[in-house]
Amino acid sequence: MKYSASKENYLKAIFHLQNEHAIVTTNALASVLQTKAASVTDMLKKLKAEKLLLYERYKGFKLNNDGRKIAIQIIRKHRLWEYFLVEKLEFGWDEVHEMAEELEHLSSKKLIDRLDAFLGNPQTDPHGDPIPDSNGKFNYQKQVSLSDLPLNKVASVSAISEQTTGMLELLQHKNIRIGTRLEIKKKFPFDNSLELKIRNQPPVTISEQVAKKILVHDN
Amino acid sequence: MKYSASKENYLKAIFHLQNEHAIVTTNALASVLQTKAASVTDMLKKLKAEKLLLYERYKGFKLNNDGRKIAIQIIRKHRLWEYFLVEKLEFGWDEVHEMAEELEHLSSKKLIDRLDAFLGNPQTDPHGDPIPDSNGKFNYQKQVSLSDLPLNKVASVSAISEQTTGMLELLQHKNIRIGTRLEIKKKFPFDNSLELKIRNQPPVTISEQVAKKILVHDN
DNA sequence: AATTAAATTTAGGCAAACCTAAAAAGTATT
DNA sequence: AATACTTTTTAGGTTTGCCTAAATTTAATT
Ligand SMILES: [Mn+2]
Ligand SMILES: [Mn+2]
Ligand SMILES: [Mn+2]
Ligand SMILES: [Mn+2]
Repeated sequence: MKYSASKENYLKAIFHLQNEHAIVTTNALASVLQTKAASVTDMLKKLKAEKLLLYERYKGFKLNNDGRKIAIQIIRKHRLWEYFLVEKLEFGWDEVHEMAEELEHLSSKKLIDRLDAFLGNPQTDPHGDPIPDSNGKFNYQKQVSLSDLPLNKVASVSAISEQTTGMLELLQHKNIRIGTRLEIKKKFPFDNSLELKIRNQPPVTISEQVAKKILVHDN
Repeated sequence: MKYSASKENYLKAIFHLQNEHAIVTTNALASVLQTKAASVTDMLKKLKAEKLLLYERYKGFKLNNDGRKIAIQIIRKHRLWEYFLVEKLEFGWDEVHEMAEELEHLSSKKLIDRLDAFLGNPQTDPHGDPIPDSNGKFNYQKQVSLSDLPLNKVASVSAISEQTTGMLELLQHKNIRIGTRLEIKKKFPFDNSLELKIRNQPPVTISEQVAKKILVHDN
């Protein structure tokens, strides 16, 4: 089965929305897809007819198993291509989303599996989001905000929850990226700023605002 | 300017056709694009309206300068992606065309220029066809059939004019690929078979049929 | 419970890219 | 030059994915 880029975008958007609220609404979907509610209703009928979606008019909707499977494969493609763009073509993480939005619709399954191998089967994309394997399995790991990490406990950066160019610039300057292992050496109650230690580097200080946006897992 | 994948395919096909016959016909184009003449006429009107095509009804058509520029950029993308697929993802040259047919429609110019750099600015694709640079300049080199190469003259394989899986298999077995430097050591008039010498390898024999399909440039 | 407001769906249209069948133009043949 | 054949174009449809405006259903307020 091959689906249009438009349908794939709908499936992916529904998947993301229903991970937040078990039932998805027409307006919410229209808003993320930057389209109109009437267009969404049109597509919902088609997706239901293709048995990818559970949908009763006026009652909200969610993906069924088949729809979820397809959504996950698109997310896999999106994130692998983002990884490629950052790691191989040296783009910044703030530049890759739009390109991946196109690349995720390439139809060859073999291409994406080869790409995965070429990249060394990465587990997370440049934004720290997990990359599902070719069977659709995610490798979730519990994330904590850096501002909640206890003193002197080593953790590794798993994601940045605000992916703006400004944030990227700040983190690049302080040598913090996905995978960086660090620990908190001091907490200043006055402004909740933190002093961090990264292996082989002088200590760096970050503000509370920044610390809140850095997610880590402590393993 | 951003053009639909369909329009890009038309432009590219016209470009290739007009390199053979100065004027292109509706039926010829319909045939390479696997569509119907009526559909071609529809699109010709649109391309003319967008000032990419010189076209008078019933009189044939050809690309103008703008149309040619776009076609060349699509060919550049096609061939760079083919190179990527073969050199980095280890596909065979007989497997990559369909995938490149999709990849060539990605819209980011920056992506393709970064890809070009990542690949080391290759001059030819896996089929030996020249890759235009980002300004649209081709680096043509005169090609001769291996069956017309004189004895003991070193030449390098520049293209294979029959790109079937069978041919690929044969050439792989004999260690002949694009870029291979070789010379003819013996010609057997009986069946026009050739004995070739490749550096650091024992001599190999190929048939006339194969020799005719191997193109070389002698420099 | 009735009224009002918000969310959703339906009705009717439009553009892109196809199609088939019929008409028109150009080319060959007698 | 008239006729026949081939090529190309036009006419009229279809599907996909989108739109606006109007109707309908559901939810919130009085
Ligand atoms: Mn997309
Ligand atoms: Mn991402
Ligand atoms: Mn194509
Ligand atoms: Mn090629």
